[in-house]
Amino acid sequence: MPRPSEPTRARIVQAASALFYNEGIRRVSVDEVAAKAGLTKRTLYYHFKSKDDLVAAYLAARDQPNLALFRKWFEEAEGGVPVKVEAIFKNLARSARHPKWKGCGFLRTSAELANMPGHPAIRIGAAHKKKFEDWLRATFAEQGIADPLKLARQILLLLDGSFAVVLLHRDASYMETAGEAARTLIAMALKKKGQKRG
Amino acid sequence: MPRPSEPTRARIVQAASALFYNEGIRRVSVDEVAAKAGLTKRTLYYHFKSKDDLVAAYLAARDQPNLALFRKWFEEAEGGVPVKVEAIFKNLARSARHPKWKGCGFLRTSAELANMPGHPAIRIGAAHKKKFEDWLRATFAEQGIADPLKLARQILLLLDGSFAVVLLHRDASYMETAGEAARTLIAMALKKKGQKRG
DNA sequence: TTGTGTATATTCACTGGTTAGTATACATAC
DNA sequence: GTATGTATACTAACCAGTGAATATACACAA
Repeated sequence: MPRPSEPTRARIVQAASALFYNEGIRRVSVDEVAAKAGLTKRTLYYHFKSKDDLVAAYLAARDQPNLALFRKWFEEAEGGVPVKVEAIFKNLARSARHPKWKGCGFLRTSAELANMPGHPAIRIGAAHKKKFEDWLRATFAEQGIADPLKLARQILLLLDGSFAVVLLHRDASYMETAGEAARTLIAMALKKKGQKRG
Repeated sequence: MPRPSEPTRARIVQAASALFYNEGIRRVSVDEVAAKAGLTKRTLYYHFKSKDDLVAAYLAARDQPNLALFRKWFEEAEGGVPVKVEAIFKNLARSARHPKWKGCGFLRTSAELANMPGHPAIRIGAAHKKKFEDWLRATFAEQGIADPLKLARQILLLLDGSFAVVLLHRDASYMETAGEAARTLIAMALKKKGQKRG
């Protein structure tokens, strides 16, 4: 069952990814993506039925790698869960200091397409954040924290807040401030659990 | 010293405001703004030298009213500072449940124009958030909190995080979760101060 | 081995519509 | 009669998506 050639499709997504992330969705034309991928627009429209479809593919391709990176940062940090979560923020701050950094592609896309609530790209973004929230919730549940979902959401709020604020101010130190708040909230939830047991 | 007629200019900004907030900056054409304001594009270009100029005016017009609203929500809430700050989040959640709500205009604009770091609209957005941060910092300083700037930034991170997350998930309950986290962090900072004194 | 049919993959050239910004002229007020 | 303000009509570029033709690969029969 032969299907649309994978390497070509992947090259298109890669080109779209770089352009959409750096310039924004509506700023980038399909012609530009095709040119960057080294083929014609007509060929691109053979592999993707519309620009919206291409935008969705751009975010879908970022889903797993992004989550894997967060998990890696968490796992390779030494210490308890509060310190491990804070390590995610510290690593993110390091990334955000690179000049080409332009925030979170999922959030920026949802902000740009806010007038199209059912857009597939927004759904992919929402699913991505939900996966991260779920992973945090499971991690906190393992620690016996009383309301792991609430805590996971608070950490997510700090994380996405730091994406937004750092993009606006171009000051990555906000990410470290967010990490500190996250560590504090987690440590307090752990303490509370201890009090209930003892 | 006669200057460009104020009512006309204000009507243009009002039209631009509605369109840019609802549809996004790059999605809306100057023609649409002019039509909504009830005049021709050429007239609009008499009052604003470029579309970028118009975008900046759109955000500048939202600066003071937005800050005033937050202060009002803070002041009319009954209770201590933690509860008063949480009230801001609760009121915001109520706003966010309106179907026309589409997040924070400042953040969405900065996300859409992330490829133009020096854009005047982004500077206006950054200044707006800084003013809110300053107001929080002063409020916390009055309470004798040890590091009022850090706490102010953590609240700001939760606030802007909730703008981003609620826009993505269309679930305003995240704002109440953020408010709870804010209240917790402030209450803890107040307690810490008390411990140092006692 | 060679011919041939078929689905995959790619290109050129085009359409109909939109867009930011402008040249020019006309109106109105003081 | 000069500065302010408004409208008509235009440019030159851009943009999402398509029609029609073509090229490539591979299965299978002779």
